[in-house]
Amino acid sequence: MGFLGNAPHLDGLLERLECAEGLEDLQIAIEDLRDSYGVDHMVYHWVSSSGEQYGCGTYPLDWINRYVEKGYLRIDPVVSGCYQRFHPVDWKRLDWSSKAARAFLQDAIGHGVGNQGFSIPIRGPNGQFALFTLSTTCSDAEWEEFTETNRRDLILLAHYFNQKALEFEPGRAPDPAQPLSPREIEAMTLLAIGYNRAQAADTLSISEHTLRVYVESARFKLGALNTTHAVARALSRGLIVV
Amino acid sequence: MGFLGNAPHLDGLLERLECAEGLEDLQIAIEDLRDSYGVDHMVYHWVSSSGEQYGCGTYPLDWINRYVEKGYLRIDPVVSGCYQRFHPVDWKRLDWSSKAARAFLQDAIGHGVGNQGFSIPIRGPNGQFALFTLSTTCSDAEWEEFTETNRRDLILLAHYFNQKALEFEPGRAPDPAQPLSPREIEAMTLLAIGYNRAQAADTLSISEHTLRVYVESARFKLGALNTTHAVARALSRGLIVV
DNA sequence: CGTGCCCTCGCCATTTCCGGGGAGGAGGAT
DNA sequence: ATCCTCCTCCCCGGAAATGGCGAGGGCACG
Repeated sequence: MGFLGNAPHLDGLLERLECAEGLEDLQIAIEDLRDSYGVDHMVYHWVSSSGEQYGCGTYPLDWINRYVEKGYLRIDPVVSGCYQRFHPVDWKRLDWSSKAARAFLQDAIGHGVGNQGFSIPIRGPNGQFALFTLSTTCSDAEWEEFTETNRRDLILLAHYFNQKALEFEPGRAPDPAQPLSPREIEAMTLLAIGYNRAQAADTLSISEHTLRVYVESARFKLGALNTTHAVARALSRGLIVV
Repeated sequence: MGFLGNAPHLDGLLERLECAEGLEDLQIAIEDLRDSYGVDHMVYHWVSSSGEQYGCGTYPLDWINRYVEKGYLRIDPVVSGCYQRFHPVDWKRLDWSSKAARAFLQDAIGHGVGNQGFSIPIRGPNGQFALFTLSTTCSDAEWEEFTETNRRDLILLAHYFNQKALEFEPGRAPDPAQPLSPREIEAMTLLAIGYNRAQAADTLSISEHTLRVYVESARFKLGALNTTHAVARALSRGLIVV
C-alpha cells in the first residue's frame, strides 16, 4: 500500500513518455509513474478491434491471467461503465449492484488490486477503446483529494500514453481499417437499426440485389464472416453509428 | 488577424468552463478563449449520432452556412484527417492533394478562416466525434511555436469542452439498459464475433435451440427487431464487448 | 409456497439470407 | 486515355434464421 505522494512535475513525465520507442518503454514509464504518484497500481490497457487485449501496468501477473481466463472483461464494471462515459470516473461511482460485479471486486482486491480506483476512458480511431487506470488502497477522503488534485494531469498522461500505444500497436497491419463507401455505410447503418434487406433497399430506393452487393462488399472489407459480424465490426470500429 | 498572445492561465479558463450551464455559455467561453489566445478563430463542433451538426465558435456566419449548404463536411480534409487520427494535428500536415480539398481551402480562406489551423479530434461514447479547432493568419514559424507551446493546454480545453457539450446534448434520453443474463451475453458475444447459431451453440455446449432462446430473449430485452439489430444495440450500449 | 426468472431441450413451416455467377455506366485518379 | 472504384441491376439454389408451439428442473424472493 502506497502513501499518495505529491504530484510530480508533469513536463518531465510527458517528455520521457514521448521518448518511448516500444511497449517495453511504456512499461518502464508506467512503473516510474506509479512510484511518482505513490499509488499501488497504474495500468494502461486496451482491446484491439480483433479482440486481443494489450496493455502495460503494474497489476500482479496472476491477476492479469485470472482476468483473461475468467473473461472478466465482460463483467468488469470499470470497463462497461467507462464504455458509456467520456470523463474519468471514480470506481465508487460505477454500478456494482450485480452479484457478478461484487464477486469480481472481491477477487480483484484479493489479488492485490486496491480498494480505490480511478479510470480514464480513451477512444481512438476505428473504435479503439482504452483505459488508463490508477488503483490503490486508502480511505475515500484521501482518494477523493488525490484524484481531484491530479485529474487534469492524469487526463493528459492518459492521452499521451494512448498516443504512444497507437504508434506501437501490433494490430496496425492486419487491421487495414478499409473505409466503407457512402452507400455501404448507409446500408450497414440501416441493417444495424433493425431493417431487413428488403426494407433497407426500399429506404435507399434501390433494388434489394444492389443492397446485397453493398452488404457483401462491406462484409468483405471488414473481413466479416456474416452480416451480423460485419455490423458488429463496423460499429466497434466506429464506421457506423446507431 | 490576431497576434498570438501569451498562454493564459489554464486553471481560470477551465474553472469558468466548468460553470457553463448551456450552449450559450460555451459560446461566450469560446469567444473569451479566442481573445485570450489571440487567435482569429476558435471553434468546437460535433456531429450527433442522428447526423445533426452542433457547435459553437467564432467562424463568420456566412462561412458556417456555406459549409453546411455545400456539404463541405464530406470533403473537409480537417474532418476526414482528424477522423483517422488520435492526436492533434496541424492543418499543414493533412492531405490537401485532391482538387476538391484545395478548392475548399481557397473558399475557407476567402471567408475569413485563417491560413493556419490546429485541430484536436475528440471521441465520446456511441461514436460521438467532435473537433476543437484554432485558426489564424500568421507565418508557419509563428504557428509552429504557438501550437507547440500550448498543445497540452489545448488538449485539456478540448476535453473539458466536450465534457460540457455531452452534458448539453439533446436526445441524451432514456437508455433503460435492461441487463442481459450471463448466458445471453455469451450468446450475443459469439454472434457478434461472427459465429452462426450452430457454432455458437457448440461453443457453449448447448443445443442450438437453447441458444436460440437466449438470442430471442436478448432480442426482446433490447427491443430489437432481429438478431443483427440486437447485436448492434448490445454493442452500442456496452452490454457486450467485441 | 406460489411467482418469476434462468437454463435446458424438441419439432415444423415460412421467411430471409448467403454465395456464386454476370453486366453496364459514371466519375475520379494517373 | 485508361484504370479503378463506386453504383446500379439481374438469376438461382442451398443454407440459415425466424416465429410459434410445446416441455421440465432449478433457484431466489417475498
